[in-house]
Amino acid sequence: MESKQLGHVQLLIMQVLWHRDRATAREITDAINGTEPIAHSTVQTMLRVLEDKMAVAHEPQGRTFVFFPLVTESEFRQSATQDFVERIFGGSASGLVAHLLKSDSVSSGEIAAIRRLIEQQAADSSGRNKNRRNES
Amino acid sequence: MESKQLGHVQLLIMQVLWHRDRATAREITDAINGTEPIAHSTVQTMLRVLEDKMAVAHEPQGRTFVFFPLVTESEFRQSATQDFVERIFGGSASGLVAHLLKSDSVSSGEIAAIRRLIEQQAADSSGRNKNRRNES
DNA sequence: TGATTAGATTTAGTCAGTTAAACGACAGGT
DNA sequence: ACCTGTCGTTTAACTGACTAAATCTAATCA
Repeated sequence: MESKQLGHVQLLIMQVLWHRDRATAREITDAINGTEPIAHSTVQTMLRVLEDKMAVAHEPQGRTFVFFPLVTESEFRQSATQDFVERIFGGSASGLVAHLLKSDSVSSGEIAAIRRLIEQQAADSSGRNKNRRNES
Repeated sequence: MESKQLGHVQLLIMQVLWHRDRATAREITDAINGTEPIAHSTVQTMLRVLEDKMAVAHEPQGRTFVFFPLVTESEFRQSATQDFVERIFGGSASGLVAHLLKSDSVSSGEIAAIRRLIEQQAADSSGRNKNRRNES
């Protein structure tokens, strides 16, 4: 279960696909070129690599290919986060959060948002034996 | 500010150094070999690379070198976390925490620990209005 | 039809990380 | 003085992530 990791360009491609659900190589290239320069052939090469990794697949549409993700962003974040916590914080998720809270590079707004999340979570778990109600 | 990122072996080496403060190449090799096989010369090569990156430095001691870290674990975690949040969660630290809280792979014990951290933080910041207070 | 265009594929080269053998220097023991 | 083990250095090879030109292929246009 190794090498699930994506390189920079690979991640950019996946992000475009997650955002649009499906896209041609050309559309992906154009989308990326909106923020940073990349050659079309590079994108195509990386799409092939991503296909080998089973992160995306393609389907002919007219005379071109349409690519779509095989992995959801949430799934990817899941394994990327697990990897990261394992590597950098020895598996301690709370160690990571402690670091975030101490960190000057996390804005006070973000910290407030984090606190809200925790309170939310606390509220949820107090009434968790029943099936949970969602109020938007 | 270029590639501050460390490879797998590089990280193992740094972890040994953070743990012991100073160590010879041989000691590092032995420490790593406690958990996974690595050739001594590989460690030496990586130490050279880490030295180029200014992550470690060495000092002659007797007729061998003693290596020591130039970067603290905390500093490293700082930049690694910042990078990670930027790449995977689009810069949103709260997005990361939200993910951790939802994640099945984080134990309830860890989640409780995280909640405790937040409460702690809240207590801290109530007595901290000297530096700056947030708008909440 | 022949030229242009646009997509897909092949090929090739860089760079970082890793791996480790080979090599040279030198202290300590015999 | 010589052998040997340990040390650091040099060199080489291999992989994965990129990068992109060159090339092939099929459709479209003048």
